[in-house]
Amino acid sequence: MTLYDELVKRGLIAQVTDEEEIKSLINNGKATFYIGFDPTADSLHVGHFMALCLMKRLQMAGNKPIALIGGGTAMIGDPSGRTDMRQMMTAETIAHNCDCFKKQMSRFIDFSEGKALMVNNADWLTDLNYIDVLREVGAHFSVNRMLTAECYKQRMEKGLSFLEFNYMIMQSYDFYTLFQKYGCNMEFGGDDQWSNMLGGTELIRRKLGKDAYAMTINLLLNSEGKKMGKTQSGAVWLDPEKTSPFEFFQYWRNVADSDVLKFIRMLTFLPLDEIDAMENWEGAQLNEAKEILAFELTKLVHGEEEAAKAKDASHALFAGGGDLANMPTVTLSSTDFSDGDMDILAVLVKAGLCTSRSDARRAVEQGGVSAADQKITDIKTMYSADSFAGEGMVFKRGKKKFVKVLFN
RNA sequence: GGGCAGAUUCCCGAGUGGCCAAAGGGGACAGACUGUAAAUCUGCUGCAAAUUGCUUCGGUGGUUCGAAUCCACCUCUGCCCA
Repeated sequence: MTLYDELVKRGLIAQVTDEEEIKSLINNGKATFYIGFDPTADSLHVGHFMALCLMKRLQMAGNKPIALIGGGTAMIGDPSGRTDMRQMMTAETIAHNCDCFKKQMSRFIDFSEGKALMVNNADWLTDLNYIDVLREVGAHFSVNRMLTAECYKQRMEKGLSFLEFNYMIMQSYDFYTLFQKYGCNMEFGGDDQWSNMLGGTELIRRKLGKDAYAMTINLLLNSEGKKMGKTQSGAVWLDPEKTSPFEFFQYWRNVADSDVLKFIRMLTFLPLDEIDAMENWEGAQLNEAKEILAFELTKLVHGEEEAAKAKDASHALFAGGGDLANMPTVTLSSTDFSDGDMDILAVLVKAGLCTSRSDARRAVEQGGVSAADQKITDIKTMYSADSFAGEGMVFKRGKKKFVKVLFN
């Protein structure tokens, strides 16, 4: 099976500019392609992960990836898929985020011996001269056309600043620059980037009279059409400091039935025939597929060892048996206790299971809290430091949130 | 620059002097049912020393016994005109 066919089968491809041309380029390892990542946070998240996987797939087929970090474009803020303006970020924050991105990406993509490149568009965007850009680039863009682009349409009601309006032009300029500098002939991105990417191919055609191609990846949506990778506490990060391997594992372990196969196809590197065999799984067996999904992804992001630990902890908590050692843990110190005691509400807040004492009180009153497998019903339940000595005590809020509390 | 409309809790959105921690919906959280799924039903959703107290309705001042609600100024947003 060709690479292109595989991408189609996995449900990754959303739109392409020229199917035949793109097929022949990527199937034969002739593509030099780029994907842009705007450093809007200090860690990559699940959305980026898809793009990284795609890069890897293409790289394995001999194509050359360019990871473009949007240190320059982040100064503007992409209005695509947003209903309101992005918070402006300081240059320092952006620079810091760029560094974090670089580190994380190196784990996925092989940058050795020029097999892949990493560039930062701040290198060419920040020194642009306004008048020059307007004359050389701006002349090739029709405002009328831009306004009909989907990404701007959405914003026509809520308002769109001139700053953000220029994002498409900057992204187009990136592609134009990479095309000239590195012979980059293809751009990949999320499907919400389609119009921005077309801007690039058109700019290249108009300025240089040459063809360049664009392909978008389906956004990772669940069966309800919502973007994946968001939880109540924010995004699901790839940085283990921000989202522990256990949490990461659990996130995928808990996806809806209707989404499992789709995600396995899109995100894992399991062979397609193996995935097809799971197609008819139902009930308990489908439940196993979730574990496969969770394990494979955790392995890709955090390594096999961490994945195994997460799986172990998961078994220990939900199925009995397994090793409790790897579950989320919070360690208390003597300053957390007053008169040697601590009430249940304080413990829950300290453990991060509840956001405030009021929240903790509600959780207990509704019967949602247990400690060491005993349901807690009294909000005045007290614990002494000794309770957490040695093996500690496992607190549970709801069905899925566990924290082991230790005392040091 | 001129005119009009608007800013309410996580989101949408009611509330136009006391009965307002603020209707309704969504989401989130918890309980029941389950398979760590979905659907459904129930509860719950500012904070706290919790039948009470404290802080909140874009900001700052003011009127009033009492302000999300009235007045003044300011900030921001949308629409129309230029």
